[in-house]
Amino acid sequence: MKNRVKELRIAAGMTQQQLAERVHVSSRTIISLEKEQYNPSLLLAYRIAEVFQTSVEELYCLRENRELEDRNYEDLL
Amino acid sequence: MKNRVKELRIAAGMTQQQLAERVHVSSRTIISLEKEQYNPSLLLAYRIAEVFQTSVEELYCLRENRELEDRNYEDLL
DNA sequence: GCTATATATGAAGTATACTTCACATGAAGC
DNA sequence: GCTTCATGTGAAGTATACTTCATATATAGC
Repeated sequence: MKNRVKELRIAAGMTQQQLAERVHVSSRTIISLEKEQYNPSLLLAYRIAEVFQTSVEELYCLRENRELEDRNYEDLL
Repeated sequence: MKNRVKELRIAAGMTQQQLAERVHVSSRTIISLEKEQYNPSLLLAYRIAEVFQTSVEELYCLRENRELEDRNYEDLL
């Protein structure tokens, strides 16, 4: 699912490794999230949003993603 | 994880079944979320928040849950 | 008492979030 | 060319989100 993790991480001048440590996951997890290979858990999404002082909704473009969800709901759950 | 699903559902006069249909999951899933047996995916959390016109952060008390997370992080991921 | 509706649990299956380990690539500095 | 650092992938394992089916209990209307 579309997200702003990489964009915000770079803007903050952090490496994937640094972000991973900050939110207590492996760097592989951060890489996978940035490449949109899967979606984070609710808590992880919140931790990342917190690091960048934004909301889960903003970090994961939830309002913008809504129409896509409505079309392909089962694919995204 | 502490949440307001049941509280908001009842305030909205909906049954578990009705909420389940509204967000495209089984009623078993709604029951489990209300009983806090597991946490929803990011998308499901957002769909439910949308029904009640609130944010994921409010629905799941994320700011209030933060200290708990800091203590028992691994348990909650 | 019977039926219907809402809420709840057990069990077993599938999908996916997250892990570690091993390895590959590209860019930068020497 | 060698090293270092950041980024990326494959594979295989564990944990958990979500499913269906079967069943149970409580309440309300008849």
